[in-house]
Amino acid sequence: MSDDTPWLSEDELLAWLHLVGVLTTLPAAIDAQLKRDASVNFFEYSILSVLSVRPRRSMQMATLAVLTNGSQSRLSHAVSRLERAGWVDRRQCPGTDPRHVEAVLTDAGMAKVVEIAPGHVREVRRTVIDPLTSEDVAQLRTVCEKILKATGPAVLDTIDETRR
Amino acid sequence: MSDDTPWLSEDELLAWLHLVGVLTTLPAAIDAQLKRDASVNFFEYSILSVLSVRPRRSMQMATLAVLTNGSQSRLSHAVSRLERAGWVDRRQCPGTDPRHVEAVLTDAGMAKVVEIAPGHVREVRRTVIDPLTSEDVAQLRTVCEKILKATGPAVLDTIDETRR
DNA sequence: GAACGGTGGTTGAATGTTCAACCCGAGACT
DNA sequence: AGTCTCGGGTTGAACATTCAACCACCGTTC
Repeated sequence: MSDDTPWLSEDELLAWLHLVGVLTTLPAAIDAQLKRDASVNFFEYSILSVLSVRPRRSMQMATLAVLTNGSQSRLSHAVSRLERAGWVDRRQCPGTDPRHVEAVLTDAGMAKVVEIAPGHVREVRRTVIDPLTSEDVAQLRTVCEKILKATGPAVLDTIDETRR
Repeated sequence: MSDDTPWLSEDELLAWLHLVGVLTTLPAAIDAQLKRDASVNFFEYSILSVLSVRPRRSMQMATLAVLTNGSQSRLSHAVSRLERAGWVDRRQCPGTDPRHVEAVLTDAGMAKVVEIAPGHVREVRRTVIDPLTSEDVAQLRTVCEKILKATGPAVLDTIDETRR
């Protein structure tokens, strides 16, 4: 690999620095709201949220892992915590290999989601939607799409998969 | 607090999902490159990088903490690791309170930065600069600025502080 | 001078994530 | 049959971050 990589221009550097700022403060803000009001982090919330809109409120671990952008190990640990809290159960995937496991949202878990979703949406609005114009929102989406093509193309598939 | 918070529109949701994708995959990509090629994470790299462009290659802990978007505790732990690796030293801030401590980059630390910076820049280019047009880059900056005003206004000050 | 609050800084325990190893069971191939 | 590999899933240790407590020292106030 030849080392002809040029340093960033002034504009590029500025954009990068601002992006780094968002990368550090935005997840912190989202997590803080959830932790304060609901004692869960964003990853755990994602799990509950994804399960809540599923037909049987359940999903196989492996697919749930990619849907929430997490590793299997991370998911396994997180589900253990949610299980201990009584919000999800593990059960064997019906009609498949005995090794396939699915996580299923309990009634208490569903109630939890219903309870905390509005506060979360409010925080998302406050931090990213409200400060932006609708053109900004559209631009943000396309910019993120382009970045995702370089960092995690698989995420793009999962997004319009859930939207379908 | 009245619960009149509306759910996100289709466009807003799409933008948010894509942003979440970036929020999870981009730091992972940046960290992975640094970890693989240099055995440091992005936060540690930021410390080395900030120190390397300072007049005496040194900076007081408290100000270094805000410059790197981290808590004092996080910084203290990280500096301990970098110290153990021989890349930075702690020493008492000359000419001030005895409690003021400054971190100073060693020669080995400076050599390390020079060695690993190109690879890092290459990764930043690959993941965010190259996929975007120059208009995208400009737009990205302003969008991030608006978001930062809601999540961490202090970060905005520190950015144009370092650019001055 | 003694008590006070505030700031800079560190420490250790608790929490969450990563990493590598591991288990189990289903095919596939001999 | 037996062995092989592979994928889903879990586990525990290592690591990084957070959180709360703590120390040290300055400046103030009484």
